[in-house]
Amino acid sequence: MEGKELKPRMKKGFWKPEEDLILKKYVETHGEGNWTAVSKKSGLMRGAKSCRLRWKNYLRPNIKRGMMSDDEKDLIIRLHKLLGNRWSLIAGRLPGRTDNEVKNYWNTHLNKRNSPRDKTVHVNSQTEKEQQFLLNSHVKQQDHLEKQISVSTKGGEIDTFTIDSWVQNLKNVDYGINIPLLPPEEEYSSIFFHNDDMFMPILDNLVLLEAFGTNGDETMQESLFF
DNA sequence: AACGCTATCAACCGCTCTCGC
DNA sequence: AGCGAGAGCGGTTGATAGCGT
Repeated sequence: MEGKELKPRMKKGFWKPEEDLILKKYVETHGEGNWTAVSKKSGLMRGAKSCRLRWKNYLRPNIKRGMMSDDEKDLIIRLHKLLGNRWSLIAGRLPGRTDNEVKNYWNTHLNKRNSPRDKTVHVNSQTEKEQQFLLNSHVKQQDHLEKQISVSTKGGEIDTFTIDSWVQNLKNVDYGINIPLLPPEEEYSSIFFHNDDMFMPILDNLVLLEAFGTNGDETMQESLFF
């Protein structure tokens, strides 16, 4: 007991607006990272982890709050099918959404739909389109590279790209699943694929490539089958 | 109005990973 | 190679709002 330095008791529970303000100002001044220092020097009686979490999930700029759009829901379902519970990876594909938010959303809204009983029904009732997707997922990536994508410009012309060039583009930019798919709005009025099912496995492969460092081995193929 | 139940989600906890020494 | 500190991740908890009875 004697001579032992007591650690200051850290505060827990919900953050107050004034605490948010202190943390926000501190990070804006000193930058992100070194959360131990933030915890000690900001004056907040909060642990480093707590500060990091609060900043990452609520205070950092460009955080999107509120309802998930249908596109976001679809993307979560799709990515979860590919990646499993790798929430940070999934959240990385949803601009402005955090891993915690995606995880919560999955557990409260989507997981119910995918409960074991529902899953059986889903598999048994696969539509032709879904089956085609699964089938395509097994085709080697290079088989797709010869296929073409058509994009209509605002001037009414139709541009055709090889998927190879699209994949190259996706590799060069830090591809988000829903953003680089679309060309710049000012250039194109609409986009359509000859067969978008055919295109999607490439996207899946890219996600898998990033997540697991591979995209075509048996392990990955198995993961596509629930 | 009061109570109990359920859904939601912010926050915590424990573990793993990464990096510097 | 081994160790420790800091950061990150995913699972879980708990407060509370909302709803039904």
